[in-house]
Amino acid sequence: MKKSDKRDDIIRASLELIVEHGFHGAPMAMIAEKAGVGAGTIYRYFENKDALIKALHREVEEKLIATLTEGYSDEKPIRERFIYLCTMLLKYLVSHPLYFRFLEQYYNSPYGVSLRRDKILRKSDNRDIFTDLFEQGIARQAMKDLPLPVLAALAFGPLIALARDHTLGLLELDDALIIKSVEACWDGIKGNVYADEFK
Amino acid sequence: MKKSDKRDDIIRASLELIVEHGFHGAPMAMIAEKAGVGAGTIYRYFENKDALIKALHREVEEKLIATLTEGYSDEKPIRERFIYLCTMLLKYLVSHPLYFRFLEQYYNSPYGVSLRRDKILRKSDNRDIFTDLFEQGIARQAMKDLPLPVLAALAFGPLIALARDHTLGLLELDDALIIKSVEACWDGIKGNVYADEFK
DNA sequence: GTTAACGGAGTGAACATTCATTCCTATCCG
DNA sequence: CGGATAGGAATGAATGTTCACTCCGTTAAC
Repeated sequence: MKKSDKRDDIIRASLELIVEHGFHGAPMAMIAEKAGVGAGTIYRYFENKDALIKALHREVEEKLIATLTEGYSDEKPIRERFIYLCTMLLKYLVSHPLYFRFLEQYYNSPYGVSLRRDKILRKSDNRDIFTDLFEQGIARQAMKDLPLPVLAALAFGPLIALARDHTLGLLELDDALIIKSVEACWDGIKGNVYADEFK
Repeated sequence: MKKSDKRDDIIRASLELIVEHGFHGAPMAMIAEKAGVGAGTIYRYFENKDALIKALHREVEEKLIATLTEGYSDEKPIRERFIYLCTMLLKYLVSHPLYFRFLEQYYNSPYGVSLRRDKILRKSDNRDIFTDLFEQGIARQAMKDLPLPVLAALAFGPLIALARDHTLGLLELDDALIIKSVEACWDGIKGNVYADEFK
């Protein structure tokens, strides 16, 4: 029974309640009850509700990034890398619906909007995997020569929409369908060339 | 000066406040002040806050659908119809950022989720333009043979993401870029055939 | 025995909604 | 035409509720 035991319980309870009822349908008293702790105890681990939600976001996002990074190699051809990342991402979102629903809510709230604004400002210093991939893709003419946000929209837009449909039960996404969908995304992004196997 | 003058003021004030501060940063008192009416007046036009928000959503969605329907002809080839609808949609979202931001918030809230669930249930009786287009597209082999929700995700996912990037200032979407983006969407959806001009 | 962790009733602020009252306008009467 | 009056529209102070957060008595740890 580590010190962080209760902390985890609180994080977990927040996640479940926020996913089910939204930020506003998850009062601190309810979180405390679900976590099996007193209302005051939450404030031993988190300064306030805001800090709790931000901590939850950080944990969820870290796990996601770790999953994508693991097993990724930037030695492979552009297409293969793209398919790999997108497939991993979609599979992860589909198999972790709680995380996915939470991230959706978070990004579509005042938290997420200010976070986006931050990202614009420190644009240059966060070199993430996808930025590199898109820039290389354009340089090698494997991808269309469009602004990075457009390529990102073409890649992630469909994946997010698919994950949403799946978690809401509108669509049964199995492995075969995931692959077909990701390949369709690639068709939208790839440049107009005869062969792209060695790009 | 019609009877609905104040009603419009209230709707407008709600829209602006909700877009700027979210559902929860828009208390009735603030809406009343912005609309230039007394707090109680709102309740002469709307039963409660919930009804107000639903009415706002209905108005916004009606305008959007009217825009898309206007000038659309289901006589034209599949590709042309697809490009037309997507271009109109994206242009509309870009030029009406308040409506767009509101719809985003609405769909990512408890309102939107229950609305989606409703849509699943009465699946069969809402024959909208896009459903018809996708079904014809598959039948004529102009589009990939994928489940309708997947085609919808491939088409709308990127458009929504682009509109969001634009309203947040991450990207300047001019007419040329809109067309390129919509054509890239089409590349993701179209079937693998030599010529699709006459489908 | 001392210190840190915990619990949950209590507190005050914020909020949606109500309702007694005022305001406005149109109709009618002299 | 001027003034009275009715009745719907509008108002905003008051109300009751919900909620994040605090405080202090109790419990567990060592």
